[in-house]
Amino acid sequence: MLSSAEFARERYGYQMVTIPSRHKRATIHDVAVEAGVSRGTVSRVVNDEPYVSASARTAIEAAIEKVGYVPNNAARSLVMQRSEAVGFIVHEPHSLFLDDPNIGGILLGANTVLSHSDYQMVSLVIDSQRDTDRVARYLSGGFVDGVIIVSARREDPITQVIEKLRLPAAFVGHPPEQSPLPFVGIDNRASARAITKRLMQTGRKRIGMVAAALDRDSGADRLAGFTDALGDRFDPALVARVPLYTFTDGVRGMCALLEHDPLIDGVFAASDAVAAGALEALRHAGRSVPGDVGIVGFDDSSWALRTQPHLSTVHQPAFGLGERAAECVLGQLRGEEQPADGILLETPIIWRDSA
Amino acid sequence: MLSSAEFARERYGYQMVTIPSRHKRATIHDVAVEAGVSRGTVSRVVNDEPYVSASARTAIEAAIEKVGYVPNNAARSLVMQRSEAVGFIVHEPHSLFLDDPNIGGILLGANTVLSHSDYQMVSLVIDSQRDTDRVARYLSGGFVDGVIIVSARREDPITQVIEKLRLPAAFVGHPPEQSPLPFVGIDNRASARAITKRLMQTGRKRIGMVAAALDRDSGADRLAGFTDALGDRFDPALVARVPLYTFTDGVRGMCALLEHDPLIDGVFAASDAVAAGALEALRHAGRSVPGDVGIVGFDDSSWALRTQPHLSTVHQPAFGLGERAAECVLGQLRGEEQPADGILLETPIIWRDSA
DNA sequence: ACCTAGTCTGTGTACGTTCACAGAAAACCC
DNA sequence: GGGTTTTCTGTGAACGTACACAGACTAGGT
Repeated sequence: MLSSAEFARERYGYQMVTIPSRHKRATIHDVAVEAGVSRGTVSRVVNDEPYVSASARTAIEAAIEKVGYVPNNAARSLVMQRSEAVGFIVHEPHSLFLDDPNIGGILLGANTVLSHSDYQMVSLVIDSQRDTDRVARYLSGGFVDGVIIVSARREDPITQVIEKLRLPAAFVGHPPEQSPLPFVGIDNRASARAITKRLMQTGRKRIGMVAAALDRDSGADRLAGFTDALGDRFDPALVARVPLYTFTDGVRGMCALLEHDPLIDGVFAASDAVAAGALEALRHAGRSVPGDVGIVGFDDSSWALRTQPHLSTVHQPAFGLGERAAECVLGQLRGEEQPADGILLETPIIWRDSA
Repeated sequence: MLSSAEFARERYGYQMVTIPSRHKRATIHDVAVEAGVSRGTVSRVVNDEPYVSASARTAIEAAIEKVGYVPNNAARSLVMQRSEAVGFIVHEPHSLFLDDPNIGGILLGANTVLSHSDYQMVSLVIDSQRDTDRVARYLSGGFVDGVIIVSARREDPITQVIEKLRLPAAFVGHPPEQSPLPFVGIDNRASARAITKRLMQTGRKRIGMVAAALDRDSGADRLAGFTDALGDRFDPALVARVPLYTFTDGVRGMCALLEHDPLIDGVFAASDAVAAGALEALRHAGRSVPGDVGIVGFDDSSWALRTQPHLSTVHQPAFGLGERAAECVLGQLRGEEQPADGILLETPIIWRDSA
């Protein structure tokens, strides 16, 4: 079959120009002419303002329908100095982005709130230095009125751009240190302490932890909470440190713990994915769960119900975090005062079968 | 600790105005004045055009640095009639969005290609009628130069808007029928046929399928491929139909199959999540895999390595689909001719332990 | 008939850029 | 030195909208 360009050459003997003929869009002026009124009146109808006669209104509405008019956002945001859009910045390498059980929920929560206020969410994934520059330009360019940031890095150039522009923002998780920007998060330390205590109540004697992502606040706080809970009974040798919140690192961490102390009977895994990996390692080593070893996770993600047995874990309110972050940004946009010290959401402990 | 508003009241005795003082941004004109040249020359430097003297260039660069100038994208896209952004539309209910193993990969693939060409990706999640209207307005408003659409619906108003605006677009999966728009996808039918044949080669006698999402092309095609492969041996009674590509529906579908024919020894599950559910049901029924029953999935998602045993499955090149879709849109933006009949990507069969 | 208040409409300007054009200055060639 | 080309710079117009302002028309009261 011929492509349309080839067809045109065969049939009409000329080279078809393939520049996409971007439909020339109707402007407010076209509507005005069609309806026999002025730009101002059309503008009033479009923006639902008073002081328009019934006859003009109907004529304009008909004209809008006829010429297929849609307001040009670029022009509007140029003159209004705002874009009705909020950026959602995810600063994760691609592999983590796919695995992270929370980002999707946060994104949807934020999107729900924003779209309810007729704001558009623009999501920006940063994976390289090049991305950082591009996103920084994008933010500076006035395409968004505010920003929600997931998992910011320390000394993040993006954060600096935001502060410089005084762009309304909200962090999910902890903001970079000394940043005056508001955040929404959970108390990782208290949550880790609570679930570790609950695990201790099941009568376990030798409790260890697979600690992950210690270079982040969340990872470090979960380890701190674990340490808090054990108090005198804390044994640094029973902590396996792995770099990421992943299944594979869970397997590795659990293997290390078993090797160091085969009698271990309780494990706090830094995330559900880590816990799932730990379960795999235990199954391999022939230990039963929760019979021989009790294990608890963190996140209450989709992992928790996919494992056998189902995981006891800390519920992380991802959707709620997204909602609150969006509300925080919208509040700033409306000029409301925001709590400077951040918002912490509840993290109920979900007790299932793994401990 | 006092909030900044309270601090101001205490310290200076007045009520602080909390309207966020959006930093007045420097314009091209400010730079021109600072550097002692005209707007035009500054514009030439910013856009890297020739015919600028060395002295003017250095003066302007210093001025840009000094006043902190960043071009205003709204003004730029107004005059240039383009935004350097491409929309990524996901038309799924929230619950599916979180579970779908492919969307994340498609998104990252598209983002990689787009950002490499200095395009911005704007992702738009549609979950309700209200969202549809908002996104339609957004597209019409000229905020994006092109669109990538994942899982469009038939008679989709979004699709109609795109055709009306002649917006360069690419579908991932099948576009709505009779749509002239290009698409990138896989051959679900051929892939299903291939893996079913492979399953038959393992010597299974009674092969069934847990078919899901038959209201979509992908679901219907996978069932058709299964039917193709079995030929005369196809038994309609050995097909369990479930609504969604989910773990839970996999459990249900497998239970139905077992109830209908306890001697079943081979199963093609419409997706890996469905296969994982089927494994759960089989474990519950006391059947071993692959001993008693061989089972294969579809997608090669993260599920495939989380199950015990690991799944034999069809690899779906999610990242590649996203890349190709983005290339297709960028090609149209450059005015290149695109293949009208769509692009199908390879789907290698990954043979592991479940069959 | 006059004034006033309320309702409605059109016009000019601004938003911050790019681009075409015109002109100035420099460089080059006979 | 005069012409031609090349390099460089400034200016005015446009992009499509919102908003302030001025003016016209209507209605109601004296």
